[in-house]
Amino acid sequence: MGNIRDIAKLAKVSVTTVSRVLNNHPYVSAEKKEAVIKAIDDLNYHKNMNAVHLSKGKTNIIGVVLPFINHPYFSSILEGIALEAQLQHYKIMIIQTNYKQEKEKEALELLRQKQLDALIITSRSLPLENYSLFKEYGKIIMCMNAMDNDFSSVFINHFEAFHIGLTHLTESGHRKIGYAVGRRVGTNSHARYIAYKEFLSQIEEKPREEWIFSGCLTIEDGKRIAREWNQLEEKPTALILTNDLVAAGCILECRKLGISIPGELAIIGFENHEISDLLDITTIELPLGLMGRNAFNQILQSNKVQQIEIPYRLIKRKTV
Amino acid sequence: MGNIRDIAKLAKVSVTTVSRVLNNHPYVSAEKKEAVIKAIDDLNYHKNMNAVHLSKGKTNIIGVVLPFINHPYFSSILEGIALEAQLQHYKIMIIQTNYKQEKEKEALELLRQKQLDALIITSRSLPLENYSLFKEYGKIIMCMNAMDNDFSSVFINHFEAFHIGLTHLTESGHRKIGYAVGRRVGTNSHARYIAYKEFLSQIEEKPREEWIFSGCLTIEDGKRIAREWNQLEEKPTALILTNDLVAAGCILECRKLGISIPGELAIIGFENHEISDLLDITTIELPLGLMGRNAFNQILQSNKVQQIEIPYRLIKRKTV
DNA sequence: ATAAAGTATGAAACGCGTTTCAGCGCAAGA
DNA sequence: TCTTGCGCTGAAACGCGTTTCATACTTTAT
Repeated sequence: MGNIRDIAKLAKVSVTTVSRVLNNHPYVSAEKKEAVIKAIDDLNYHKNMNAVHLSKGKTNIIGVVLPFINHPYFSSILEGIALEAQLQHYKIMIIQTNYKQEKEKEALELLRQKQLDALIITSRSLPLENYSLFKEYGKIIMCMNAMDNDFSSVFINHFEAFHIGLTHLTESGHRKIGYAVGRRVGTNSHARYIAYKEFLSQIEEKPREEWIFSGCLTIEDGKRIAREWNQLEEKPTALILTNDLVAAGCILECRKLGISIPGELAIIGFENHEISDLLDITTIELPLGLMGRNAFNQILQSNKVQQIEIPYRLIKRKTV
Repeated sequence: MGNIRDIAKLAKVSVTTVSRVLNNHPYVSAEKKEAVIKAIDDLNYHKNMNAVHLSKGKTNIIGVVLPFINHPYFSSILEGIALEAQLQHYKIMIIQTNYKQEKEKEALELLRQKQLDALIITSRSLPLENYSLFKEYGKIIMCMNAMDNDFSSVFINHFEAFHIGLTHLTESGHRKIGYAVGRRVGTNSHARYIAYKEFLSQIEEKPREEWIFSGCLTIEDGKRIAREWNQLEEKPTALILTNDLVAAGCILECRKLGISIPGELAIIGFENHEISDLLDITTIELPLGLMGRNAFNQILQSNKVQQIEIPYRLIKRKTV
């Protein structure tokens, strides 16, 4: 297949000129350009991008760190990122972590080793301090509130969003409220926990640990919640669930168990996934695609660090 | 940060020796090794992977071509691929096509330009002939039957699977059967079409074009099918739908419309997605994760081209 | 007519890790 | 004693595109 020097030889020009033709730089005479193009064609030449990357010191590849690929929450963000990346001719490498810190470290290593130009972290388990050490190697965008550590970020105010949910429930007469999260730790889960405690103390209810369901991300987890709820000695009358999938799982399991929604149990989900529309689940919309798009665009704001807050919105349907 | 030559200078050894230390090659004396390690540490040295890629002529990155990221069918395959890739220290670049041929061509270009070592095509719109031209640049694995063009592939026999579905429906007394597909064209859709025509002629029923719903991939599409079915002059009594999401959308919309399932309309989905379990949808299980894992492993079978057929399985639940 | 600006072109250096090959010293087998 | 062969090391070539700098010829502006 040959390289750029072979082309130069064949076309009787310098490699510089070949490079200019390849990159559409000006200042190449028509004849030389033609000769180069012919040589490229004759030798069926194609760039070796690894040489380009080495030479330029960048790859136009960004890494997206996400715990699970096959979960609509993350794949919605990913799709948003991909959409914008494509427009700017960036490629995407996915790094699935399963919340293993090792995997996050590997992602950072890829950045340091110049394999990636930037990193978007959709969710993490490694402390921000670890990330700080790698800032010098490329932009790192956080899809969570990371203001204090001075990272560019795109996030939803989960504290407020959760608060809105709680308010809606109390306005509908609920005082005994539980909730579910994906992990017990994590920025968003923590925000929800704080909001929960604060709100309950405001309405003078005691927060109950047994009404907090953690490790809930999927439909299956939602089903589990329904069954566990059913076994509870004292039952909350309302649940705010991790996301719409969990809500869907919980609601449909409740139907099977003969638990009336929202009669016996009110439910609020998060995301406004199409399943929430289908099942008429009251939910708090999270514009995840938008989040992804914004996250990518932060990368191009090469100099400044900035935070973007993404709006959420309560969508009242029939489960409260 | 310095490069390998700086390390060599500082440690007073040759670059070869540094390279040996970096790659854990034998035949380096303990003292030199130590000196190198110290130098690496002092200079805070880290490899530039782009140089490695250029030098080695490979990147350990594979490309996964998929029409949509945020669709469980494809993200299940992707997760399977990612799982296996991780074990072999391969990275994954995703190339979302939206079935645009241009995007598929770009993916092939990445392979040719040595940015990717191999390609896994989960679904395509570009003819196989185009792919054939790029075989010489790296392995290309097809997640569909591609025997005749001599590609390594992992696939489900959609003809048979569909046939099983049809058989199950007729055994349950149905003769007026319609179905849905994602696209009108495409290997799998075609297999279903052939199976449909052949089967109906066997049971001496005329296939009806108006009972074939195309462009159906999501829950929303399922809802549409329910509404369209309801408007039909003459209605099929059973539908085999693209996947479980479409089935779920259709079923839940039918509930709203007061259409009894399976009384008035029987439904079979594909995939055995957790939603099908939740909604008791009769479905044909497609082990997509397994498919992805096998697809990746085909890459490592560096020499031989082989086809792997993935099993499917009818799961009888309550919608037939 | 002369300085300034634009067009065109190429040599050489740069980015950087891997690998081949040659060579030397020393120990084991013939 | 002589031949293998293993352990260890480094010079140099290899993979290859980009970019800087110097140079020289045309035009255009003054």
